[in-house]
Amino acid sequence: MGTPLPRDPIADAQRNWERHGWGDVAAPMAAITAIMRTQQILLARIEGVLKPFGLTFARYELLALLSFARSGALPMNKASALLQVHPTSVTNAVDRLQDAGLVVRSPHPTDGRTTLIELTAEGRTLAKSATAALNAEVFGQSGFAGHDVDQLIRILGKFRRNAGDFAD
Amino acid sequence: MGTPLPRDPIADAQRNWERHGWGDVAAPMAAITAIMRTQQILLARIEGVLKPFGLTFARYELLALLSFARSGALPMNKASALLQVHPTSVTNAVDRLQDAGLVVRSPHPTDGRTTLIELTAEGRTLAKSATAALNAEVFGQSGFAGHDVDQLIRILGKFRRNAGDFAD
DNA sequence: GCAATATACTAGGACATCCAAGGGTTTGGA
DNA sequence: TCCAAACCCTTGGATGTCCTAGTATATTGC
Repeated sequence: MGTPLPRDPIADAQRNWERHGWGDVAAPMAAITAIMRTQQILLARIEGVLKPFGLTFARYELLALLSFARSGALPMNKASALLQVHPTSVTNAVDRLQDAGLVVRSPHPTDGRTTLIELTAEGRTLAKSATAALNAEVFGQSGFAGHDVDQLIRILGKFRRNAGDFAD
Repeated sequence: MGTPLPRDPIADAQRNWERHGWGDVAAPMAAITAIMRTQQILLARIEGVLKPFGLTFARYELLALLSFARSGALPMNKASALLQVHPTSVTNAVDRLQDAGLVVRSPHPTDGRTTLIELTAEGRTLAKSATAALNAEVFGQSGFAGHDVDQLIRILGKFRRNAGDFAD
């Protein structure tokens, strides 16, 4: 994890694939492996920025989502669907955010099954600060050229639609 | 996680960013979020294919790496560096692969600090089968157009080099 | 109106990742 | 030569994710 490798390990893997007669799938394999690794790098950067705020990426995402909801409150299942994570992951995140005083659970006015997650004043403030930090230190210095950003949004958007993420 | 959303949640987030006056970083934010989500989708597909083999992605990666080493053996720290994961993750993976009889630990002949991980015959066989399945069911049907695969390899390769993954 | 089905959240377990700390081994400078 | 620093792996703790129930509440159908 420390020092740079002398050569690109993913390019090496691609060569290994070709050498074993899997040349027809070597390129997609390399692209997919590169996505996995890139996600790892980006996640580490994001978590590094959020650490001083006492937030992880999962908790930040939930906080940010709530801060964009007009009422500052969302049902658990709605949050789970929008964040595209398992409901139990939302339960876990809410537990910890609630312990930190950033959100509160409240009963749904008409449906006794659902629980609303609501941002506290501190939660709203912290979300603002954390977003400003992420904008300045990660998104503003992403390391992607402007044109490449457009390509990524286009390619990955197409992929996500085909994967059934959204109808649009 | 189940039904497709009516609209792309990442495009919505990008609009939210622009609406709040962060238009200058909205696009990189969307690209990065898309990478996170794409990784999630791909990982789920991969784990689904590997499940019948009793493997997770982390264990498969280690198995595949060993199968490409001429001797079928690698030091732990070498594996950690090449897979770009924390040493404790390798310890964890080796523990489970060893329990499954797919690898064995052996002492390094000259360096008493180092432990070698060695593929067993079953490990080598399973690695071959699992790779064939991944090639057929994931890499061979990635959902990326040929030209987009090239773009991804180029863009993400540049990113990873800038991030200090390799010198090349 | 009541039972059957569907929905929403929570509890417990498995797995992976990281960090911090510890114990054994090797290396290199005093 | 010898001891401190560097290196390698493992253990223990925290977090996150998913899956499989399990409990409670709503909705639907007869």
